[in-house]
Amino acid sequence: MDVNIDMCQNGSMSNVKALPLLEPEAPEAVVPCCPPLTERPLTADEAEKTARMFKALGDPVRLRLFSLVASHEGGEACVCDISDVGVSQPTVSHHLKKLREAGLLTSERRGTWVYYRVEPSVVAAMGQMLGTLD
Amino acid sequence: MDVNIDMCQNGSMSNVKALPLLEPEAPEAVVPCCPPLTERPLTADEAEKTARMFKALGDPVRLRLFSLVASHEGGEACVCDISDVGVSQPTVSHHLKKLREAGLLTSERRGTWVYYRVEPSVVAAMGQMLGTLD
DNA sequence: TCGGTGCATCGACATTCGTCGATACAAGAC
DNA sequence: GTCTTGTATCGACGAATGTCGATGCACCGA
Repeated sequence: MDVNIDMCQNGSMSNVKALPLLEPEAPEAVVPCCPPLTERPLTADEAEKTARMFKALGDPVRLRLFSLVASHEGGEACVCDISDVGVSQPTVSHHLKKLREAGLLTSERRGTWVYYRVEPSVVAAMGQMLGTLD
Repeated sequence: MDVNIDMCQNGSMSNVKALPLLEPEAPEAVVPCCPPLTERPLTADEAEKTARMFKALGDPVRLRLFSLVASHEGGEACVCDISDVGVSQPTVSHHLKKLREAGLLTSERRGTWVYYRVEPSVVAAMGQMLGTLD
């Protein structure tokens, strides 16, 4: 089970080159998806894509991890800063991977530590579907 | 409105008697939940509650059903109007129940048919959690 | 009263998911 | 080099989830 690469908007320019290790596959770019949910019914394809983003926030541990990153000073957080959510370290890592694969977080290794930050455009897209951001 | 919705995690089964009609749980209790995800880390309890709403939209079929109701003329839709999403009738019913339990939809029987409509405050609350990211 | 239609529930099944300990890998300190 | 710390992956397990056909209940028309 892997993520398939979706080209679109993978910031070809300002993107920091990741070190050779992490991020073997690009977190798919999910941004340009769908209109507000009230505008028209979603197609099956649109629903499939979008559901992945909502599902990523549909777990309590992931939601806490996400809000820990989102609310962390500087807009980013080292894993060590946020790993106290009551589950084991492998589980934290697993959930962070899910959030990355859904496009909600990005990660970058700097020295010993790995820093996560929110991908604002994806979150904005979700908000827009719910109708509050227009 | 007096019933509460607060079925926490254990109530997957018989928290509701099959009474003469639908609408076992009241909408309305999920609203005053949480601040924007960027404001501060969610507590475990907040995350538990909120994750249920996101999880409800985390399935492609449910997302389509939701958008079918949300975009339907008049703000509501009979089940018969939206049940063509490629799964069986019991499955549609099951998903609509999940959306009801999450507080995202309400239902009302009128004669032969059952009508679903979006609970706007709950959806607004979700949007608000995502909305102020920048 | 009876038959038909719309929707919900039940019971069963396969698949996915969340979790863990064990282990592997990366980087820095020594 | 070796040791230690931070993070990811692996393999396994039980629990939850999505799906279906069969069935039950509510309503309405004849």
